[in-house]
Amino acid sequence: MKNSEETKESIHDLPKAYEFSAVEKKWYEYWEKHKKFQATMDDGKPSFSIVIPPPNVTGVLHVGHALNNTLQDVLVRFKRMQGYNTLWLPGTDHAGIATQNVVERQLAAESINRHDIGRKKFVERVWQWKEESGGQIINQLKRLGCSCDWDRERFTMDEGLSRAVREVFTRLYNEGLIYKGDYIINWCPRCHTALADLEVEHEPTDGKLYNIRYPFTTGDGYLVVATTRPETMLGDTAVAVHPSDERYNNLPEKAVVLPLVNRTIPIVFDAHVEREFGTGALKVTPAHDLNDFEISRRHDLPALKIMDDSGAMNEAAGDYAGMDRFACRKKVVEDLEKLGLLEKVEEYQHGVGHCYRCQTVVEPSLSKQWFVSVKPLAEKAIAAVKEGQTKIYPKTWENTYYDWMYNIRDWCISRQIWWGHQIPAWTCEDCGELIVSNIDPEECTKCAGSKLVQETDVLDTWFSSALWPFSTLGWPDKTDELKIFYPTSVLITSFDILFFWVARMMMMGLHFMKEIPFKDVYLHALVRDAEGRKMSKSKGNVMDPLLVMDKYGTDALRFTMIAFAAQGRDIRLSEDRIEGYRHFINKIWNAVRFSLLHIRDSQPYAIEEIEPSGLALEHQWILSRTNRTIAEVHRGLNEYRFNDVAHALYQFIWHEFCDWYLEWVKGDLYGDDQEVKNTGRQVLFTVLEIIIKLLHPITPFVTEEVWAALPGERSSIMSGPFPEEISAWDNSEAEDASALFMGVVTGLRNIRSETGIHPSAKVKGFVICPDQAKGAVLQENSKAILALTRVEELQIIAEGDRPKGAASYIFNEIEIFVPLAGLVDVEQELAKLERAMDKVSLQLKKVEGKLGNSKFLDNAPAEVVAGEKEKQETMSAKLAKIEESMERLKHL
RNA sequence: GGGCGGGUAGCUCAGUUGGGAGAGCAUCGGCCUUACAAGCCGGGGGUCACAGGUUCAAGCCCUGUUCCGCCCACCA
Repeated sequence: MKNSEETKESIHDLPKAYEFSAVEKKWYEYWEKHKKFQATMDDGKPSFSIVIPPPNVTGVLHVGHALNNTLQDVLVRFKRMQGYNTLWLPGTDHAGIATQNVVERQLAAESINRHDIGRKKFVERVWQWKEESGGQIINQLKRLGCSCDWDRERFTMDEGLSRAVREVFTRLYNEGLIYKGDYIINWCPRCHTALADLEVEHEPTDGKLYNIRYPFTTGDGYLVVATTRPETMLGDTAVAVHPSDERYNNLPEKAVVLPLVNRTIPIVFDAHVEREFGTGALKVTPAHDLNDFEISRRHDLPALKIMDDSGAMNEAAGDYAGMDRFACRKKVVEDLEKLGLLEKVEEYQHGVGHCYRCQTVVEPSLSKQWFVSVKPLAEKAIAAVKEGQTKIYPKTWENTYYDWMYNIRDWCISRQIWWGHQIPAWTCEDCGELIVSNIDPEECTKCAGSKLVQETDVLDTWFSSALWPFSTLGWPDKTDELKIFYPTSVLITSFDILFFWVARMMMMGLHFMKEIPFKDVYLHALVRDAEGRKMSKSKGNVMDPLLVMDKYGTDALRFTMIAFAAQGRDIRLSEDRIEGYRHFINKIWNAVRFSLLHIRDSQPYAIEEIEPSGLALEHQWILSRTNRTIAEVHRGLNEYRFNDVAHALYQFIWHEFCDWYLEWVKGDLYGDDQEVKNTGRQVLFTVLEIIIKLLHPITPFVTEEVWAALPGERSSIMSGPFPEEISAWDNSEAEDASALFMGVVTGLRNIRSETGIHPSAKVKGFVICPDQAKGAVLQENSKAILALTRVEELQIIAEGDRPKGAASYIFNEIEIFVPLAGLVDVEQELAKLERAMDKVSLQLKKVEGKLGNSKFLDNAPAEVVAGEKEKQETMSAKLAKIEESMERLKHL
């Protein structure tokens, strides 16, 4: 952007504290207006693409979204600045059941239900709701700073995606990979729909195990079966025992009478029965239990459905018809007891399936549904990860992925709701032919009849999500978008939808694109509350990211998220952590404010102009540290080690750049030497620009704001380039010399602090440094030492008499003194030295132990041995100095 | 029943091929030193869950124990 004079004027009076609110609004509007997020169709540049995990259209931004999208935005901004043709494709998911529930609640408020208005009107209502109130999360993502290409926003029910869904359905059907069949599925009596296995949550529940007597037809004797759901006995069509169970070798007869309904049912022998459980006799209810259903198929048993879609008993339940399933359970137990057929009731804890959308207890139920045979698709999805075409981070999730893929079962994709992609299958009323087609057929393909009735079921929402990486890029057309951006670079999502979404995208992508949908998958952790509990509305422990952004600013929230995003570990988030990082944002702000005082009249410098070799130590040091930070940021981002990036930046900016460099360089900037001053400005300016750029992906708002405040014509920081490593800046010698310098400064400060010398009191420093070269370094930087310690005068000698009556500090072989004119507290000094001595002698003992061990000398690598020897020397020197000091003190 | 992750400072957590235990916050002491009190300077604080083993050397590798959390699974 053009840096107008007006902007510059305001910079001169930057407020003391960073005021994020107006800044965030201003810059987001600017970015959007200038299309800074737009991907181009330029395939000459390397591309980088991410498809957003589409939030539910009913969704409201929660901290999980905040984490997920911050991670994506960091990578996207990083790659964009690096010059990639970057696409972050946004959108929302129609979220079948969830959205339907929302609108049904609306209707309920008007005392009507969806059946009152019919399917067509209902779906219209949902669309209307979507247009009016849906997708508010999109604006919330914008608040978060997400740099999505909003012109490409998609919705899983929009025209293009619906076309992709039909195409996929039709092709899979024609390939024999989609079929319709009678099978036990999970039925939610509240949502009135089938659910996939994955959509059922098993929760340990305290229940009862009822032992029920099933009399033999003769009336003489009985079998005892155990069940947790006695009401299902009304649908029993057999009792099963294990074929080699000796207890049942010599049964008087092969049938029993089902109590209450007095139906004679056979006893069958099936190896599935667990002999150790209960009495080893299993009641078989084919229509309401998966295992029983399978047994029934093996023994050709009939299936009897005894419940309706709402979980109430149907006519087949005889006298119990019309009762709710749980009321029926009670009644059945009572009646059995009256008949003396209830042998015993035990407390029993077992897993009970609940609907993942409404928590209603799910009923296994025999039903005609549509399924995908996923096994053949899974094979390719397994191979792609095995071969490393797609890499999963953290790697430990690969096992979970394989495990699920290997044991995958057919996917029930039909849902008996109204909101979603209606299954593109029609039945001819004339001849009964089933027609599956990607376009609405006009007549029967078999009899040319025109009375075609479409399936009423819709598809599982995850069916359309599974196509997301290619449907959003224009598939089934052969688009340039697909050519440029598919496969996408990385998928960033939470581990809890690894099966729901990631696995299915892998299968669909490989099947239809013949190529993986993404090269990397980064699975991040869950955000929990400060006590480690999952955040949920019912617990009342949810943190609203929007309120957090209002209070602390978006950048603070983002930085916090990144700082805690360690691989493979959940994040415990609390407000004070975010507050802590707000301080960091403010620190950046003030570092820039200070720098601007000195560089605002300067011309910008090209980084290449910096030639470190002739520069003063502070510059060589900060350039070296800067370069190491650049390297660390690159490494962290490329390896998805986000927390490393945040910590490297935090450490470097606060403790190296601000605490040391800015204080150190003040001597140059406030001095009279014009050349020194200019060099100081140049290096300061250069490093500052790099810091702001390195931070930009994580904290986009504050960085754009201060970037614009820097002198010179400059476009948005988003345009990059991102800092690349400059190895010529690496300088271990300068880092060593700085460590020496800092050690002496710390020593002098320590003395002042420990002896209670007031900061403004004038004192002299005295340093004995036996090593000539080190002494020279200290001498060269003595002015800075004075400035940083507020010591008035500093004497550095190689050898000589120690001052009498001085407080001391020993830093390796260097002795530091502050003469106290007889005011030295001998006791206190001795105590301090003793503490130091304890520490050093302990370390020395360890080192000497190693060096005295011939096995260590023989086996350890030479550089390790050399390192230990060097340590030994420094430590013994230090120890000797400490002992001497103590002696002197005692004789004072 | 399988599988995975975790136990490191008061709290929350880093610690990437084994080689002198770290950060943030909190705490204690001193400072309004002209970028920042949302700040500066200094200090204290850990048998790295427990027990064995491998190794010259273990927070890190191996075995076992224990506690916590999560995921998967068709013993009713």
